[in-house]
Amino acid sequence: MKKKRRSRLPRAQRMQEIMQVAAQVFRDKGYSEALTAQIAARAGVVEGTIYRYFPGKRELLIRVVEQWYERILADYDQQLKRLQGTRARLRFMIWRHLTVIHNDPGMCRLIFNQLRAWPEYRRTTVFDLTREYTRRTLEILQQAIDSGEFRADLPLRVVRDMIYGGVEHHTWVYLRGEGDFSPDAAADAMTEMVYRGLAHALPAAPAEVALRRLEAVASRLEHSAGSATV
Amino acid sequence: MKKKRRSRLPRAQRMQEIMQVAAQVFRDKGYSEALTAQIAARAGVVEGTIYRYFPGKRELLIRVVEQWYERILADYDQQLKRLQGTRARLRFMIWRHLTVIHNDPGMCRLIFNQLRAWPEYRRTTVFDLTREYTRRTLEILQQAIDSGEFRADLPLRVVRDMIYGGVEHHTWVYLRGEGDFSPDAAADAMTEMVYRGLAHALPAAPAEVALRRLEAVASRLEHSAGSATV
DNA sequence: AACCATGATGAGCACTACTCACTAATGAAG
DNA sequence: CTTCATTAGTGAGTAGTGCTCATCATGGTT
Repeated sequence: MKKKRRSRLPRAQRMQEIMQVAAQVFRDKGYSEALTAQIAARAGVVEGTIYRYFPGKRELLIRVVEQWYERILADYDQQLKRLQGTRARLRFMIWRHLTVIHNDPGMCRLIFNQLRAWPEYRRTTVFDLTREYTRRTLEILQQAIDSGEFRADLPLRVVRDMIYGGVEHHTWVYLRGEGDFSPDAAADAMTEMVYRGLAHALPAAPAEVALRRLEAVASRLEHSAGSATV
Repeated sequence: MKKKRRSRLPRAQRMQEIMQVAAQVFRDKGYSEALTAQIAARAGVVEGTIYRYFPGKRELLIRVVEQWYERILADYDQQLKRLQGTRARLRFMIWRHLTVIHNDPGMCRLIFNQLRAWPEYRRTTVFDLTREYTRRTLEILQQAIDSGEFRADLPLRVVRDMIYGGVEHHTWVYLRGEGDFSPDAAADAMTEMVYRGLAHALPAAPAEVALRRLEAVASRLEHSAGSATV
């Protein structure tokens, strides 16, 4: 005698429950192996119910990823603001990305393999937020150039691509569940690589370069003094 | 009265025809949008015929990509052997990868988004060949280290990841059909970046040492100021 | 207690990869 | 040339999956 309990939840709550279950099923099975029937079953509803809240399976994944991503990036800015100096800030951006992947490979796999390949990707907040944060990396590099710490003869876009692409490439084996990696070690190496690639070359130290760097030092000292008094 | 002409081709030839058609349909539509029915229709056979030659749609894509990839890499070695010097050889590896993507974005999208995410990927010759050629890049780097041209204090794997990951990241917008890129310009920038990142630093001039110490002083002040305010 | 907006249902549809019993083209043997 | 075995090719049909929609019933409101 299987009497179905039909609990009637408020819209937002039911939506949340479905998304939470969906997130886990997507993580475990991957997008195409995750069945709407299974998501529905685990959420304690019938398949049709899902479609009352989401236009389709794709949109469901998008919403799930968006929510996850927003949470991930919540305290990003505060942590970054606390850090001083190009090297520390750069390393943080790299290390953070590596760590996110290390902590939730299932979700990252969904983003890398599915979401990013879809045409809807561009109108996703994941797209916007990603742009925002890669732009932040570009800013760090640009500031280092402005202060004379970095040379300006390499296109920063390419440097950014080597950073983010390098991170992903480095984590692939792990993402396929066939190995591990150290976010710390990788972050150190990549930061060092970028730093050396962009720092001013040593051989010729013309007066102009020396002056620029002296000015940068002076500016930093002024800044330090200012923040110290405040 | 449409009497179907049933031409009976030798196994190898029919297989080739199907693969050729499949390659184009996959390129145009992407994996999941490409229908076996459409591939069959364009190849002038019936759907069931495809399954006489391939175990399934996935395996069909795998075979298609394998054949394409083998052709792509055919003259790789000869071109590389002709080049002398770390910089030229390194640039060639990068430039070549960029150019392959630029020339056949549809096929590369299939590899990046589909094939590489499947569990079968490891038993693919695409996997083996890719390993082989990224290993070749590592060899170039290692040789430069052995000859004293490069320093040995960075993990080469990470450098390789920044190269190949950087290439892919750089070509994304293009792969989504929303822009273009220059293989030459990107190859130049990336080569330069790697070169600077790994080349030995020249002995520092006295002025340089003085600047370094000034910068260190600034850094210390910043730190004490920062910890004071916090 | 009556009402009704709306959360939830579940049978069924459309589509697609894949199967299999069967058909006939081809080339060799008699 | 005829016969026959081999096997390329067929196409109707199946299973599984995302998705729809007419209908039910629940829980807050009046």
